[in-house]
Amino acid sequence: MGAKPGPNRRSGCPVSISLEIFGDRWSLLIIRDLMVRGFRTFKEFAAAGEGIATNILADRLQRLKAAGIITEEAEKADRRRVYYRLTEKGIDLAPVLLDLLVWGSRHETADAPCSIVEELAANREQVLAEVRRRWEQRDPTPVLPWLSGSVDGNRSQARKKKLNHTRVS
Amino acid sequence: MGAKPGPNRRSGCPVSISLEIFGDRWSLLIIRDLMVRGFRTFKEFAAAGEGIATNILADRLQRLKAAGIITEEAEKADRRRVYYRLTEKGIDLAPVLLDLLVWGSRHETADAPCSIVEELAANREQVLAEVRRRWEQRDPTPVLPWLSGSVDGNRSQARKKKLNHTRVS
DNA sequence: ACAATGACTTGCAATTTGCAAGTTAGTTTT
DNA sequence: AAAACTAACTTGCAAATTGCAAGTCATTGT
Repeated sequence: MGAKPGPNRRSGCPVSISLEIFGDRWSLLIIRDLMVRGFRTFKEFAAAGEGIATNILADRLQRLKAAGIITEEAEKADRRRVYYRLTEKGIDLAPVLLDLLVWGSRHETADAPCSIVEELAANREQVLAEVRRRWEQRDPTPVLPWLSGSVDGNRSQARKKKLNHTRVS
Repeated sequence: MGAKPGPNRRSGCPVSISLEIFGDRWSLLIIRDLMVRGFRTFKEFAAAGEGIATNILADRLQRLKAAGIITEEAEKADRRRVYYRLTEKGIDLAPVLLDLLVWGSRHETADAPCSIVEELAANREQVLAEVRRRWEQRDPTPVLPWLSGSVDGNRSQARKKKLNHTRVS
């Protein structure tokens, strides 16, 4: 038989396993914020705009840490503060996020400019490489300014153009 | 402001919107079964191996229909029977599923042979084209035999190899 | 010392989920 | 044509999860 559910798993299908780990309304948003919005602290996530409850946030951070998707490290300067960061396992979710972005943009009324999302889709590999590069270099600059609720909607164009056309390797 | 939540939406981010539609433990599994296992009826989903409760299944089918991701059509021969089918909006989720498959296979202990998943990942565009072709032609042959719990585990190899190397366009 | 801050807990009420056990409408069997 | 079957759902709860609001608790700034 192809399906030997591991311990506590409903099936051995990788898709099912993935969904058991982050198949909910919040986990991937936290990962998105870590990946492309440069968020690192509890407070930033809590105030991220979608309005996650703090108990749910705390729970999700624990789960993601337990799953090896994020790590936490205390800051020296202010030891109250915990910095969350994606692991490599976490940054490997970039393709999933990109696909969700593209699908949502194509099929739902979202406020991300379609033309720009299509450009990201067309340059998939470069975009993913750039996201990974930022992760490796701990570059916290938001990748997709229009994903941030607090960004001025007008001149984000410049940065994106740059992203798509730099380092085409 | 970049974030104008539409009616009843927590934010305008396409990722968030996507997750509000199918961000749960079951929706994408149903879509997977429609897409690659050739499932079409309520009963097949209910007995799919992961063990979804029938009330949840009924709920998810309604939601997916309401979201325009699946349609249902009654069969003429047996009008009790409802055939579910992905819409184009639904088949457009293929990239997401493929990414989940690849991520789960790489980072978790799943029972899908890694080598084969890596081959799928390497031939991403062809695989997606093949999945779409099957959808267009209503070809119900399971694409990924080892995803089906009820398949004999030994000779599924043949069909997969064929998939990866046919119609390289 | 005292107020402020960051990262969580805790207490509940309100949903949502998971079984198990119906229902209903078409279909086959006798 | 009545009885038995079957596909696709409902319904009834108990149990788990979620969403708010309101605490803790260990630093830090003043």
